[in-house]
Amino acid sequence: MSALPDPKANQLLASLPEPEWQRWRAKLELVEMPLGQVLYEAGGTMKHVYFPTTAIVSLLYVTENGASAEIAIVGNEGIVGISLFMGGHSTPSRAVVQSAGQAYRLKAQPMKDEFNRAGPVLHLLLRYTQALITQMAQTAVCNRHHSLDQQLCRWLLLSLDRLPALELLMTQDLISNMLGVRREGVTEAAHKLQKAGLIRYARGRITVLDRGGLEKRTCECYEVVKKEYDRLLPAQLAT
Amino acid sequence: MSALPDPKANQLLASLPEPEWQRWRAKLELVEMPLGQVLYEAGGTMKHVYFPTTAIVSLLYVTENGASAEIAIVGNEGIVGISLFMGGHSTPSRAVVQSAGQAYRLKAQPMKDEFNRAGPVLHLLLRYTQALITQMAQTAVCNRHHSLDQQLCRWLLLSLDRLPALELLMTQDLISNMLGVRREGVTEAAHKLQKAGLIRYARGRITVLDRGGLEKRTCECYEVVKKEYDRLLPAQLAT
DNA sequence: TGCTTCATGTGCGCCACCGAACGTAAGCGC
DNA sequence: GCGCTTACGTTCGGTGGCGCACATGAAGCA
Repeated sequence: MSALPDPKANQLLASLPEPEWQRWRAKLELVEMPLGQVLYEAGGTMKHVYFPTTAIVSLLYVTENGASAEIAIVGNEGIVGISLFMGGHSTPSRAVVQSAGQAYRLKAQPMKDEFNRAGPVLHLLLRYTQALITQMAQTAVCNRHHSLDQQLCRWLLLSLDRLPALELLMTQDLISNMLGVRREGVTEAAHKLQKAGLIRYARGRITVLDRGGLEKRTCECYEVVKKEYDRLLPAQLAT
Repeated sequence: MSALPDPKANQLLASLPEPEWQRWRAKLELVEMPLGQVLYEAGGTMKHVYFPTTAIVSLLYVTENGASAEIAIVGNEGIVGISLFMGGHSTPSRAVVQSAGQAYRLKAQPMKDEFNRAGPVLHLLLRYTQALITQMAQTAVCNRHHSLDQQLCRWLLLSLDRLPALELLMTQDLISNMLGVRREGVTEAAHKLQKAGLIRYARGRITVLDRGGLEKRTCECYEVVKKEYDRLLPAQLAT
């Protein structure tokens, strides 16, 4: 976890052209993000934007009666806090650390200033935003049409893509909150995957044994989203 | 339907500052949009962006097995084709005319040029985009947690807000495609609403009798989205 | 070691929605 | 008026996920 804290482990930061990178590097601040930390509440103002390197953040909506649903996942490929530069300064969603790790953050005003230079930064961030929109839309479709089993696979794969290893530290209860289903439902679905030899499960630690198997079992949603990310945010540098 | 075709019936166009408006007006082209017309296919390139005045457009995703789900509704408050200026030039979604009417359109290149001036147009369009994002996210939550009855109410209200009258020309089959449910389910839900005296239904024509009743019956999703639109896009001029 | 807490497994009744099949009646073309 | 298409109504068995209650077993802590 104490990997060399290079901001360029975040792909957006890594994609910055040299001049912007030189301006930014001094303003970036490394932060540790423990599991469960709330980066911002629904409707709250945001003081920073976050560029995860090893952490994963979930954007989720909470309904009046307490039920929740994850709208999108953000990892080292993205940025948390798009509504800052989109102009709304807040959203009805909540941002929660789903997998502990590090991130770099930037204060709100510098972020807006950089965005408003209307150069490559603006276009990079807007392309990322479009990718995020695709993920949200696909989540809506997936919620409507696909089985819990498939959704769990999709979710595991999306998380896996944002982590260095094939291991997730994550209780079933937490996953159920993300997917917006019962904990027991996750237990059952996870059990099936374990029986099929795709994962191993033990008290909050999921080890993926057969990634290809998960991909076969999931719905199309995973691939649609992944392709759109690849199309909109071509890899600039290796991780 | 042959109301005076004033571009400013579209709220985004109406919000343009005078100088931009003077530049734009000559480039806007009035188009009739019949029910069912596909403005762009999933993954297809877009030649125009559309500013509906009396028409309503649905953004929907179609899954591999033919099932569909509406992600968002765009009417005279918005613009169809955000991915043009977001930088992706296409999306995995499809845009279909859900309620026939008129729209003004602008060619792709002029739209990009205006956006890249990085003035008030850019910020206006980004604020709209954020509102659209909220609608998508809330749709995802609604798909997960709320009953068909509630979703139908939400959908009717969202459509109603984008129409001049209290009448919708819309078959149950079409609605079921939008909501991503069975046609029979819509029949049943609509029947309940009719029994409750909220709507009247007759062969593709829905008359809303009690708008307040619909608002009471729907889930919170409707109001969350509406408030966010009002917050991000304050009414500039009366319709 | 014994106690507590937390993560996971399991069983049961329930209900909304699904899939399919079929009936009915309104509108339209001729 | 006749027949066709279209839109809506209804039924029925099946099932995925819900809500609840409770059992088990692993970690942690004293």
